[in-house]
Amino acid sequence: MTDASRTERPAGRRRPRQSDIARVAGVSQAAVSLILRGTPSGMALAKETRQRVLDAAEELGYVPDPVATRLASARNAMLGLYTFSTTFPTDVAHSYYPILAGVEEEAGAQGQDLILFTGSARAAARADDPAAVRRVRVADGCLFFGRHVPEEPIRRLAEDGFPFVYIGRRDEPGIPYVGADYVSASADVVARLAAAGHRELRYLREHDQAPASDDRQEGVLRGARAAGMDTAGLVARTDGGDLDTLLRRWLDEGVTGVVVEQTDTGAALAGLGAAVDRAGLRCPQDLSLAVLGAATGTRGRAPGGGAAFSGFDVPMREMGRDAVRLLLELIAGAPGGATRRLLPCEPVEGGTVAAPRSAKKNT
Amino acid sequence: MTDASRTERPAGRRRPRQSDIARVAGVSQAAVSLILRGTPSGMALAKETRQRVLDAAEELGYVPDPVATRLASARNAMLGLYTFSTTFPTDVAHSYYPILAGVEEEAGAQGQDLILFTGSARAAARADDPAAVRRVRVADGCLFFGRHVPEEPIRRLAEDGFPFVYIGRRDEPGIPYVGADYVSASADVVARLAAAGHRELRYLREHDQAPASDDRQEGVLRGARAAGMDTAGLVARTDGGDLDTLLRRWLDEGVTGVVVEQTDTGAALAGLGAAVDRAGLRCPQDLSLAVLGAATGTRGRAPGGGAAFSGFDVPMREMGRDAVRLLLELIAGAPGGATRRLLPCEPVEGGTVAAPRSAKKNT
DNA sequence: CTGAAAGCGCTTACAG
DNA sequence: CTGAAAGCGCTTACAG
Repeated sequence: MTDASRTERPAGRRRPRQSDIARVAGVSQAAVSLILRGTPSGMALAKETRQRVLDAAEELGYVPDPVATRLASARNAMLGLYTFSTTFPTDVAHSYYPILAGVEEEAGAQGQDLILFTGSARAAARADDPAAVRRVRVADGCLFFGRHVPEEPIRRLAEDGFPFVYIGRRDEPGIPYVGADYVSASADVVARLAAAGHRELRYLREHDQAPASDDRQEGVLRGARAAGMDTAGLVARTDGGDLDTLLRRWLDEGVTGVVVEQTDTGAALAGLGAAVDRAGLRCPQDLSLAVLGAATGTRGRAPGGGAAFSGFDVPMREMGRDAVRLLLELIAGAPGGATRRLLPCEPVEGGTVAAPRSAKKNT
Repeated sequence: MTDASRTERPAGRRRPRQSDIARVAGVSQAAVSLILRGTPSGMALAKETRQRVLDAAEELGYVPDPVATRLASARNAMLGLYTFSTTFPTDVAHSYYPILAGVEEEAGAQGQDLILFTGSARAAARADDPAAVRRVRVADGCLFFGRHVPEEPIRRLAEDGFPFVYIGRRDEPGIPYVGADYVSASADVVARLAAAGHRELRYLREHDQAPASDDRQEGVLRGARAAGMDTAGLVARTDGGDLDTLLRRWLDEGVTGVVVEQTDTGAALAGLGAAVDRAGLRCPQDLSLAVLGAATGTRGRAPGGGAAFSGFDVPMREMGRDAVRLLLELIAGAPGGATRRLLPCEPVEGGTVAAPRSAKKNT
């Protein structure tokens, strides 16, 4: 490739590189590399020479090429963030925004730039295309997240020893992650409903499978058993038919409280909320409603009222921050603590849980 | 660096590369590249040879190294996004989120990855440090945004012919941008207030200077003049003293409608809203209120009621998308259209503007 | 203490 | 139609 063919740059001036600095400073290109990187050998050079190189670099506005840096097998101080869902959903309310915020914050604090791998190059739907995932290699390491994550392309990265961290718990053994302790938090929500006097509850979860949903369900079951409730028929999925019908049946069965999971799509909560509205019910007067996992700042309002949902918050921002820290430890080759971490969720009092009608007298 | 030191690969087997395929297939490494990339020259090779290479690649499980690929091509398919404000404010409501969303969306659609330059590496406060800005050169081009933008470091980039685009209108000649047409949109808001019967209006703007604020003010003045209103004393700034006092004075002066600008900080609107609340006023019954530039999805609720603000929406998402398109054209060296673009703002009916009390009879 | 050389894994003009 | 060579911009052993 001739130099001319590369110069498609509008104004024509190409980026300065080490050899340019070398020419100006009158040293070899390799010396420039040594000096700029501040290596021991670089520092050992004559002070006067070093200064000349440093000055030239400054004057030319030199910035190292991260791709070349990485190919030559060093670090480039870039962390990747790869999402298997829409990174920026149109509906702000149900986004991963807080996670991004946390990742960005910590990356900045650690002097790392962030590369957003925005799904697949051509089709967002093919974000799990192995070739698409491979792109993350330009970074020193990568963060992954999304409700559903393809295992194959990630396994390859793992085999190759490429450092990465999941945001969200994973089942696959050995894979580093920073997740939320949904089990404990969900059990706690049920315990609070039981303490308020509820004996007949139902749990509505999304119809698809994901670690985050499985954990919530386990927590709900655990909480119900701890409260001495019957767990048969406790769990329902959004695909269990018409939600209006379901809700009516529950009321007929004497249900006084419903627990629903809030995920990235928010489908379960939105569907149930609409059904509650259509039934003309108010929360918590007619029905107590608890939500598992709304994120701070993105929580919606309860149907038939303006109260904040009762439940717990997912520490998304903190998950993002901690994932960056863990990734950096992995890149450095020295994980300081556990490589699989579960962060506690903050209970939220909210205003959609109260004592059931029939139990209003006490508790 | 010895090969051994590179082999941190757990399983030990290093990734196959083109030269491995070449050896197996009995061709040159360059031929492998040609064939695998499916270039014209590659396709022109003997069918039999091509198949041998393809088979070998398949058998070895070859996947191209994206780092090397990018280094060898002129472009690295990375776009920068540099913010001179907090990229991810904690308060989601007043964030640039929709712009980010648009940028991410279009970048993904165009097969570009996004590098988030999170202010300065060490101190967010020094985001306007020239050295910090220089880092953007690692990308093929860069998007800039923020209410206040330092001119010096950018000028330097322009001199060097580095492709970049501002999100938001700029005064500096020649600088490419994608902004919003605040002038027209603001004039239109005043026109609507006038059409509703308002004759005595006030405009409250932020105290600091920025193109976005200047444009709104110009639009307001233009709209007022078009409606035959007196523009003396029309404009007030948030630093014009206590807002409660200001509001009381306005009411004494017979003001029936207030226009306020909504910027990233949201200070003017928040302050005025609070003052209106404290004065016990309801919108639009006691006072009409129009907001210049709330972004879709991040708009707040009017004081003394739950109505959405009347005014206009800033097409943030579309600005983000269009800025990416323009940047890509600049990088390719062939801007298809204007390099300075103003996008129209969508009028928002809202519920905070009504006929003034004294004019309730008609209009 | 300093410099020249090889190499990272690709792409692409260019010569047979 | 095919192959060998140079180059992308760095890092890092290695030889003077």
